[in-house]
Amino acid sequence: MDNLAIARILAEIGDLLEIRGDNPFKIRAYRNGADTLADEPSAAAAMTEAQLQQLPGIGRDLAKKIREIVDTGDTAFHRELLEEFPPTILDLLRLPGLGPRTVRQLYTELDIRTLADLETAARDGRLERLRGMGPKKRELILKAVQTRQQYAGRHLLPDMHDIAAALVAALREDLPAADIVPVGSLRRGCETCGDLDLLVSGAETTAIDRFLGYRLVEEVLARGDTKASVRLWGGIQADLRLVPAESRGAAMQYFTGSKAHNIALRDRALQRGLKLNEYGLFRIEGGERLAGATEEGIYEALGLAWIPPELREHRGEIEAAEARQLPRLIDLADLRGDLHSHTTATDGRDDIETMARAAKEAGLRYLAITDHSQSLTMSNGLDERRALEHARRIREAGSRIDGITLLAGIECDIRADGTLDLADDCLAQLDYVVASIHSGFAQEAAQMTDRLLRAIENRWIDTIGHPTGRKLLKREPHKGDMTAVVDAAARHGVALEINCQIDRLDLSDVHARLARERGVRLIIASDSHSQAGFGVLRWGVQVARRAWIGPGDVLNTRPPDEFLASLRRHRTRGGASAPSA
DNA sequence: GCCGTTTTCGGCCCGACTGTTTTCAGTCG
Repeated sequence: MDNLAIARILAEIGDLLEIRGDNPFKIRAYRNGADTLADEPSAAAAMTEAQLQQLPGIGRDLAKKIREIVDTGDTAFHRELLEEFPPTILDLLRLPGLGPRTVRQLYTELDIRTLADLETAARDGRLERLRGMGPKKRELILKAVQTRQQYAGRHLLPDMHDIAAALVAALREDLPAADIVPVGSLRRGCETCGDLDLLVSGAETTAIDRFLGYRLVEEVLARGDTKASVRLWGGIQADLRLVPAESRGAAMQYFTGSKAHNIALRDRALQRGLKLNEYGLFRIEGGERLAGATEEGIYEALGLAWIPPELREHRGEIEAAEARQLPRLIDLADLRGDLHSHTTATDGRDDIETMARAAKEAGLRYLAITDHSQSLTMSNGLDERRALEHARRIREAGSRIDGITLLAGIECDIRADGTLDLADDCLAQLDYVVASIHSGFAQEAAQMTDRLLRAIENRWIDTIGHPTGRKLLKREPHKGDMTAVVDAAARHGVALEINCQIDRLDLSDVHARLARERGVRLIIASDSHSQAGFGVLRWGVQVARRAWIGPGDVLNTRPPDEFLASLRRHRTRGGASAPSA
């Protein structure tokens, strides 16, 4: 049982307790526990109760319940709650505008258990007989049910970024004097975002009207003097907050979040007799205002270095900021090479030379061409003979083009049993090998782990590509034990890839941070299939920043010669040594 | 349910908006 599965049960207990109307702090305790587990890279299943209690927000009771869940698949407390409430009412809780109180009321007074029940009750007029329920609320609920599928879910970070950029540009045209910044999960660089938060300062309240008048606004959900919400074309909700210029920093801090980071920051303020809100930092006694115009001022007044938004997840950043030991995070400009790309030899759209020139244009000094191996028949994967012939052409093209070093590589398939798709003597003749899984994602954990470990043991592998195989919003990561994979990669000097494809971003921030902490070298690679494909590198850099990664942790920040020398195949034979400096 | 050199008991973040009210509860971020 993996951490995410355990976390889901704890979170569901939290939701059910909320519907029941239980102690809100108990509810938060379950949610904190769930968050902790979801963020924890080591397997909770392998921990003792004492070890579990070392994790933040997990005490004696939760540790006991987690052990029970690991050992039996569930906990008696969770089953007890499910007897009290049907699990389908949790679907109701996820509807916008419906909270725990209303859901409980719907269930106890009208026996509404499912979305279908709710829709029926809304249509036949029973809903309006409830206290606090009028025609507007009825319409809201009906609409929420109907648009559930259409607008379900979250959006990929790059999609959200583009939408935000267009909206900000339009607003800037209307409000030249105003300061407009995206905040929220977008500013923190989260891999997916639920909605779009914009902060405007130094503008009149007419800014709200400009926002509501944006050409892509499909529906106004709420409007006030300082806050408005709309649904944009395509179903994305956008929220705008208007604050006075002197509160800009406090508001940026507040609306950037994360919630956990903000709670910790407020707690820190309280310990110092201060109150932090979106308008500033104030003394509780007397109300004197200490900071608010800039984020730096807020953090400084709390005894902290300014914390980059990507780190604000309450994962140790406050302690690091206090000790003035925040890492220097990697930037896109630090990348000097790209190590994963495809050409027309397999499923790419452009030839070797076009890709090379585009990479150079993108500011890169080296590029590995890594087309697919034979198992990927639908992508016209290369067998040994074609792979070597392709390598010859890559080297020939490299000799013709100035200003960029081409590496003859391959993306070699890892077969179901962990063997590689091409013979060792073929891989040995290439400059760079990234090994990836493209099929058999549903394998059980043990088999998947063995498969990856076996691939890592092959001495001609330089890197594992998109290590968890996830597709954001589509496919869950495979069940393999990533801690074991990370440790094996560290042992054997194999690099792990942060694949920059926008629906992969694989490794995730959590796993990338684990890899870094265990001394694994990382590669940030585009996996581009066309000359336009190098633009995605910025998203992999974003993941790396969220993983506390600096330029020194990433192999392809090194100049070409140094990079090549650092590859496992060029280091001392015998493999299992620690990475050389 | 968690947590702790101000506490092992008594705290636990806080403000805006909506819809239904006639002073506020519920939801959201």
